Amino acid sequence: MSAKEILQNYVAKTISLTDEQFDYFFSHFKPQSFKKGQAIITAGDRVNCEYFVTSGCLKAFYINDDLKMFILQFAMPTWWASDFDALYSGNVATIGLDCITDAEVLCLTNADREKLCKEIHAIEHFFRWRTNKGYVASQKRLLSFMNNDTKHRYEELLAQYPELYNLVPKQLIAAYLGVSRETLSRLYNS
Amino acid sequence: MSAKEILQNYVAKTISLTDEQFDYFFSHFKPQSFKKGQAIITAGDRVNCEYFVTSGCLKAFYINDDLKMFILQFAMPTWWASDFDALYSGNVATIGLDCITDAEVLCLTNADREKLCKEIHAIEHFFRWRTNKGYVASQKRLLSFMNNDTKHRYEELLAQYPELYNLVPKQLIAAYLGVSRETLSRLYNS
DNA sequence: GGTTTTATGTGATGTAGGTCACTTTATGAA
DNA sequence: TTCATAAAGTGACCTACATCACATAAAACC
Repeated sequence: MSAKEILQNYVAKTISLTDEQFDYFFSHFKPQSFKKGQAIITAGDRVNCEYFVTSGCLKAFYINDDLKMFILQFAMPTWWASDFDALYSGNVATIGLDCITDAEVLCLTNADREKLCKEIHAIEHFFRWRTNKGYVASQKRLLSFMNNDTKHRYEELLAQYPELYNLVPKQLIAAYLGVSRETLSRLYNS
Repeated sequence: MSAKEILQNYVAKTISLTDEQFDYFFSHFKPQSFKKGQAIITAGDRVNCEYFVTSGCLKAFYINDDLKMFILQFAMPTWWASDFDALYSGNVATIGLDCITDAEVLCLTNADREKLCKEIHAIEHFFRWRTNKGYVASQKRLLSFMNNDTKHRYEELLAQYPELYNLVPKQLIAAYLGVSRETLSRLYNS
């Protein structure tokens, strides 16, 4: 399936666009390819775009003063990723976005998203629902963090994304769960 | 300031509506008053509304199998609260919403929100931005959870909402921070 | 005001997970 | 195939926080 078709299928789950409307919508996206390990957003950068993943796997992460990394999101195909705080507010990035594998994305600028939202009411609706879903998911993760122990959250993650198990280093899974790699290692070797 | 004015000021920060448009928008909100301790949403209920707080303070919370409470949000004036997952998906509530103090809210049904979003493009824009802000705030809280220790998060919370210190029992602050009340007590008595 | 809840403080003790140090195993590039 | 680098496993030890138990204080209610 082409990047265009992946996006079209994804959009069709929320709104109905004519082919002409979708073509117009799609014309604002810029396809980009990245190699494993490449950075898409680096902390300190200005952020102009959000990225729709069509293949591969990204990580959105924060690095604290002690150089410890925390992963906010693994972005798989049909996921959106960016430093949304920086993107919306115009501040420089505090979140990095890197490729865990070779990856292809569709890049949409903030200005184009706002233009599209203004021009086509259905597209504003689409982006509202996308963020709604993200918000609910984020709340759920927060709750899981407060409520569940590491083992539980680890199993939860793998149940939701079994492919991560072979795809990403265990270190990164630990950084997503918010524990040290040693703790995660001990968790499933006992 | 009346509830209507509070909402109008809040909306005006994101979009411009004519007085007629705002009156129409406002006509869909139902003012409700609650007493301290009253429940607005109880886990297991169907959820039809979201609530815009105009006075008082609410808590949105989850109670786990061990009857331990976790607070997702303290909702102060101009904050929106509900079980958004239940509201959007039609599932029954897993989140409760209670009044910490006497409170007044404006109640908007899911159906009316969607109707308003469809009828008036600017209103869809407004709700998109509201959720954007919520999403970014939720991500930040998640990061703070992973990155910072309890003391840091406690000071962060009080810096952001100093009024909480005298307004809500320390137990609830502990439930927001995700620690036991004993730990919180020891934290600021040393 | 007096009585019953509810909230808070504090000691003793247990435990999950962190950190450091080192070893072992993969992965990748020349 | 070999060497270099990154990832993963593991022991020893430490710390933040949980839990339980009980004491005290503050609200709330008749």
